[in-house]
Amino acid sequence: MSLEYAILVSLQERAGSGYELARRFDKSIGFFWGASHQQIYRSLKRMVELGWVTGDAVAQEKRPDKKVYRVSEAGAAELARWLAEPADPPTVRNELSVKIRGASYGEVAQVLAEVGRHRRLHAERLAIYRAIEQRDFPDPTRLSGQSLHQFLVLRGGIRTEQSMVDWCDEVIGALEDDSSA
Amino acid sequence: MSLEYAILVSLQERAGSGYELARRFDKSIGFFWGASHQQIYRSLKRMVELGWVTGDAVAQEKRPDKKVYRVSEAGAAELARWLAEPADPPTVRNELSVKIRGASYGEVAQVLAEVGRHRRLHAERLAIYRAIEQRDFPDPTRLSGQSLHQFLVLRGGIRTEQSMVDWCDEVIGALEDDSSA
DNA sequence: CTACTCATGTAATCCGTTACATGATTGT
DNA sequence: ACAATCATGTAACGGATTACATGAGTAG
Repeated sequence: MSLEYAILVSLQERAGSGYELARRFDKSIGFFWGASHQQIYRSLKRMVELGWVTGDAVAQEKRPDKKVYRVSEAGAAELARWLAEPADPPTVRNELSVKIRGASYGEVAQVLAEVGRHRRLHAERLAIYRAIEQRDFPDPTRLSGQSLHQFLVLRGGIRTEQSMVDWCDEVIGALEDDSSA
Repeated sequence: MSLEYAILVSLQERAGSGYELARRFDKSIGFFWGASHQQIYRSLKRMVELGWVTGDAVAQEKRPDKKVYRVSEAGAAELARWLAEPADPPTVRNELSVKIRGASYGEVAQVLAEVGRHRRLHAERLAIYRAIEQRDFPDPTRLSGQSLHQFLVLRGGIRTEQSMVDWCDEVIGALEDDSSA
């Protein structure tokens, strides 16, 4: 049910169409809440039924019409209510850890290669986050309100990716030592 | 589909009943792959149909009978095949981040309290991991094979929880400063 | 002419969560 | 007496993923 609330937050920041929301979930919001366009269209439909958002058709030149969604008063109230609710900590489900734990039942070298691949993926993502940090928040001490909140979420992403890179390095080092011994 | 493979790994380490597996998914394996007893029973049923495991009824004194599951040759082969496959990096879905990003559309103080609660939860989990580390792996330099793999997964948990605690502290500090300003 | 972006959806399937259900034994 | 632990499941629902589907405009 949280996708609806992620959409409410995004639409409060700026009204937009389903397509535009899908783009935002490919970056920005999507860095901490992933969602496909199919999910987004379905959720928007439900949210219109619930009266949380309104969708106005907007004609465009040389482009298909789009429906621009806006948060209603009821939607804003619902978002405020949800923000005050406790969130359950996410269930941990780390496939790579399952593979490492089970490595001795297959080819350790292949699991090791996979850890290397994940290291690269996390390092890439970390580089993206660091670039955003430098571009959008050059002086973090002066931040307040919404931009501070955005910055703090980005900081979470940076910490998570950095810790993944460090862990992959530890795993790679230990497995290499072990296989050469 | 990964639950089946997590079960295969756990059953390779030690054969056991559905109930025993459910206990293991409350700790140990469960620290990086959560699963309820309902899911486990359903998966075991499917895995018997696929021929990946065999279930033998074992009579017990003063306790209900149980079915002890063991990985078959076909199951072992399937596990080895899966271990060589690439794993897609987990989809990020962090509800707390959504709340922080949206904090200004509700009561910031309540979101702040929730971050504090999460900080405590992560600190508790970190303490559990550190205790396991000290108890089971007092001399990590000597580890090899399966016990090394277990240790490395535990290290991932420690790094993840530590980074969450640090992030919560950063968020709490920044939000407190911002509200007092 | 090919591929990509803009724009919106439906349908099938799979996976996870919640609730319901039973029944014996052990400890307080 | 009551709660907890051992032991095993079914059923309903909801959310996510994957595949399918359409159609116009724009850049190479």
